[in-house]
Amino acid sequence: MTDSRRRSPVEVEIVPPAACSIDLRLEILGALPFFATLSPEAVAAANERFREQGFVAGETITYSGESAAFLYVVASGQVKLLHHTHAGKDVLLDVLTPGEFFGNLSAQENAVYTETAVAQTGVCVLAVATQAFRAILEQHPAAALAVLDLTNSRLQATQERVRQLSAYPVEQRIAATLLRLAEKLGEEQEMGLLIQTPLSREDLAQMTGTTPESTSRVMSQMQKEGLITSGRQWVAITDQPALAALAEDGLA
Amino acid sequence: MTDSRRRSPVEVEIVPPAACSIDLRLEILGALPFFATLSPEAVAAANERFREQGFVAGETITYSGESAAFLYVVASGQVKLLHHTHAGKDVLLDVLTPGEFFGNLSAQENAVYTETAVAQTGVCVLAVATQAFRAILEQHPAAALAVLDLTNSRLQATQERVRQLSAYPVEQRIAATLLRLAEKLGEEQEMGLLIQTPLSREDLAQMTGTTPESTSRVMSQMQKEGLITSGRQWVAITDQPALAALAEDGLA
DNA sequence: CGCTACGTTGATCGCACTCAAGTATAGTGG
DNA sequence: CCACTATACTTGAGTGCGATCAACGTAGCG
Repeated sequence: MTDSRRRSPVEVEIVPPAACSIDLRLEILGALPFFATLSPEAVAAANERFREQGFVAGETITYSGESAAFLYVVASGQVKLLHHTHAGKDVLLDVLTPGEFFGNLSAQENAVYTETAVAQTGVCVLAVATQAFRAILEQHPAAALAVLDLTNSRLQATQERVRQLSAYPVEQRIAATLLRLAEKLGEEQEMGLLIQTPLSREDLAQMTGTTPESTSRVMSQMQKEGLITSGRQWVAITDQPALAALAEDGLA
Repeated sequence: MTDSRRRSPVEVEIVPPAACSIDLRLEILGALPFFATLSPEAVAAANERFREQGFVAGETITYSGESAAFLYVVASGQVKLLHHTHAGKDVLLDVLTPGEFFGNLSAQENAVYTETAVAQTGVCVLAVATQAFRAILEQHPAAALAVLDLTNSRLQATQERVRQLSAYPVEQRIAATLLRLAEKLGEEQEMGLLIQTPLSREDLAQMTGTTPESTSRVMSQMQKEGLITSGRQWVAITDQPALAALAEDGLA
């Protein structure tokens, strides 16, 4: 329709499973936020307990409800976490970037995965048995506290989302969601702050608790007002302050 | 209107702040889920770092946004956690019972409380400086893992709530909320499974992301169908299986 | 016994969902 | 390189769930 809808500026990472391998493992593990305090030897020891796995875009890594014995750490690429509902309406919980983890963390016996994890791009993950991971944390209390902090901040983010869903209309929720994604996946470009991941209207709808149609309407309006630029599977924020004002106060 | 609306069967605990004291502290701390693995000496040592505080019903314990240096453990009574929103619509996050904690857990410097905590009944809480608590966890990795598990299961509960808000209509959300509360605060009585806490239509509305009026309509309907019995500030579940079916499948 | 806050019920309105038709984009194969 | 197809996106019209506004009952408390 307009010149703003050029080709998708999102670079879809092509990470062949082969590239997901041995060389980078120590580097990745050592750089993990929760292993930052470990000595090189401890990292090397922990490394023994992890094994790498590659997935191409679209592949499912864990199915919610399945028996859960592993914890996964994203090494490269992006992973989408989602819930299925009875009504067929999926809910997208989060998009994880390298260094974040998912899977089962709890010690209880018959644990199942509480969410489905899907490779959003080609990804490499490091898997570790839950028990082994807990053993590592038990030996390295600082790491345990770091994991606790991460879980705690995820809890707060999720509570913020409950607040949004409970009290704010669709427009504000979408504005807030775009800002949150930009914070995590944003990349400065001439066109604005591009959200570096393939992101459909349906994905956004599933993140904000609405429908693709409503999402489209709201985003068309935002585009008219010069807040964003978007196309098929991509969004860029062109006026971040105004979008933030919209998210908080509902002022257009 | 009907005979089902007799006097409130909820016993409002009268816990005078004076009763919130020294004798019970060791007992309470030792029984905490996350201190269960500690030796008696370790519990005694930890005890030194806590101090007790009493609040009468309605008093605010922490204000969201305030500078946060403490973590609180509920010793007796109930504490309501809530968020304020710009629009004045409050969101009720949870009702805590003895053994649960709230306040600040993170180490970051300029931390603020992310939620407001209000005494729902008379309560006694044990307060500990965040730093001191973290030091205890660092010395007792098993306790750190236990706290991690608690936080993790709260995260999962909150994610479930996001799913509910995103995908289900008001009636099902209220059904699910009542069941969740009953699981935590339920008490068998002749009239049914009574939710042992003062619980207004507005409280329920704030938990389910709706209005007191809608809550009232839905609950009237449930009462007609024999699923619940309720009155001013109290609710009892009379047909749990049917209510569960309603929550999950939307079938009345 | 009257006051206050909670709860119920009714009428109306509007946001967002649904259903549906049409348009643009990106990848595919000739 | 270009037609072709699949999929994403847009836009419109109609509907309905739940919010809002308002009035009236009712329980509990002083």
